[in-house]
Amino acid sequence: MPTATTKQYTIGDFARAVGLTAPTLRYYEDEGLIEPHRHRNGRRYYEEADINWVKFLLHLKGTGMSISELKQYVTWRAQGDITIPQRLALLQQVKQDFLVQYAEVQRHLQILNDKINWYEEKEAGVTDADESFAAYLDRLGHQE
Amino acid sequence: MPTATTKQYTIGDFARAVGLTAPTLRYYEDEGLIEPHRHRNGRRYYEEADINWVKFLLHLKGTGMSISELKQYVTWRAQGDITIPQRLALLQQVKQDFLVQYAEVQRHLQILNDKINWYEEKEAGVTDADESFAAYLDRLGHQE
DNA sequence: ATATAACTTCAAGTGTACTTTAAGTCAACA
DNA sequence: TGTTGACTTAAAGTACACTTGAAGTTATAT
Repeated sequence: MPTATTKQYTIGDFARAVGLTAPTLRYYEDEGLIEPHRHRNGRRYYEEADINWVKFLLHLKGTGMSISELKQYVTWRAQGDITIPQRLALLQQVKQDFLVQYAEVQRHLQILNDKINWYEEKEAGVTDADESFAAYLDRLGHQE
Repeated sequence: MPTATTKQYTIGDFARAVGLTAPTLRYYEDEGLIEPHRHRNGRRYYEEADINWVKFLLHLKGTGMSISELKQYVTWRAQGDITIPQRLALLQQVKQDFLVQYAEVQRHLQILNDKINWYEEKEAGVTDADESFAAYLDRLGHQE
């Protein structure tokens, strides 16, 4: 009965699988975010489970966590379930910060949309050609 | 009949008004994004209208535009209405890119939320203590 | 057998967006 | 009148997240 064998990825193949470059993976490793396995000859290899881990890290990164915050998270994780409260508190803080940014970004998008519409209406002659953008925002009730 | 006089801001007061620092305003000026007025003695002053302009720039910046894209926009603006099509195309492209990022960021938030909930349920003993995060995501139908 | 492609480490370089420093000028208040 | 704080320019420095280069080793395909 053969041991269930997991697919082993070279750094190049793994990089393709997670959408990063090999140098970036080495950089993340230097920063303590990943710890790949090694062949006897010194070459790295990665397994299926490492893909989920990196993708999860990229999700956290995408919510605004810096490399050093990720490092803190990873350090706590390595210390076991005892650090779950710390990890939870960190992620809750990240979420709070994220939501603040998220709200701001929605206002940015609204102004961008308004400006695009203003230009489009100006081009189409729908809006009074001389109505300023400020007056236009005012008319829409989109202050600031 | 006196000329309507507009409030004049020093760079420091203006910085406070728009939420930037004086050095950042000088930097933006170097980059061609702002063109403040000058007193005879060489000191800059800004007016009410400049506040709207900077705030608008910050909205665009907040949608992902780089300084150099803003510079291109500003350059076109200075050339008059003839460049409205270019400006419109640029902003539409910015919007497209923004919407792609926005969708990605929503997935990141979902995973962050899921992880927070997973930890909370684990701490509260609601979830089977041994259910992996991957299995948890699976159960919720939140793939990847 | 040999070429070439991918891997290794370590250090230096890059891009973006500021921030800080240095050296000096000017304005406002006690 | 002096001192404090804000202004001026130009250049150098910083933080972050990679990216690139150099010099060498190993694996794979012909």
